[in-house]
Amino acid sequence: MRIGELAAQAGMSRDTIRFYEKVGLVTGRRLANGYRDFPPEAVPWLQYVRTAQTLGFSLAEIARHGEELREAPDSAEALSVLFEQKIQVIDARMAELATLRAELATRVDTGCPLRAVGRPS
Amino acid sequence: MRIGELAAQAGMSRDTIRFYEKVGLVTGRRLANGYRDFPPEAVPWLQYVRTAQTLGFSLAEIARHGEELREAPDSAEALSVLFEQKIQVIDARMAELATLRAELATRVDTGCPLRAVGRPS
DNA sequence: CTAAACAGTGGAGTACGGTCCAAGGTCAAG
DNA sequence: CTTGACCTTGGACCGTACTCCACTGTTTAG
Repeated sequence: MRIGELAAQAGMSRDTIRFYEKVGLVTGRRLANGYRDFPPEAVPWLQYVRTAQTLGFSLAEIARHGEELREAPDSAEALSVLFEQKIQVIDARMAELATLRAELATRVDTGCPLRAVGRPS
Repeated sequence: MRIGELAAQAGMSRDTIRFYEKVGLVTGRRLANGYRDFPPEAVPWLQYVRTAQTLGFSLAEIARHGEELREAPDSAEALSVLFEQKIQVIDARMAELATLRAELATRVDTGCPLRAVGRPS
């Protein structure tokens, strides 16, 4: 799969993919003519990258996680530990969101403006 | 309250607060000697800014939300609408997280490595 | 054979969110 | 009246994550 098709499938620009390759987020072979050649698995991987990114992980972190996964002993337990760690991060984030949500919901109910407690006017 | 104390209470640097003032995230009076003078409400406001930020809102968005709140007609309904909009944003974000969490949880259970479906080696 | 559509490279530029620094003003304590 | 802690400004600089550009090479369709 060449870069254009990967870009289309993963929903990002060619430039972004070249940039990701440069920082080690994706790796691909080269064809005889110098064109990049990506395996089909690159599509879900890049989609995962996008998701992780919107969840607040930096590209460096995501790349490191990818490294860990590739370097982990190929046991189900080792992988499970990694996934469980990520789930904990997600749970923490969700808890934060729930807190903020509750705060806002209270204000909806009471009509209490944020300004009364918050930003200086 | 001068900038140093605000910085200490809000857990950020003076430079950051000056930067936030420059982009309109906080506003303060000036004392006769030119020093900034912030009201005590600036503390929870800046804490809110930090929270919103970790939840993926840009400073521009946060500033705009602050504007909306200050400029909204001072009716409970108008404020409630704003809060409800924010809650919807939060709910969407939480849904994203829930999706990713489920994905990861599946992999923990099955021991299916991300690599098998993901990053090219 | 030519034109369009694709690919490559290097390097500059952008937006965001700070962070640091130099040079200087203000103020309270000793 | 000096020392030190605090404040001011402007501007340079940084890391992250792209984005665009110019110029060149390759492939494919007519």
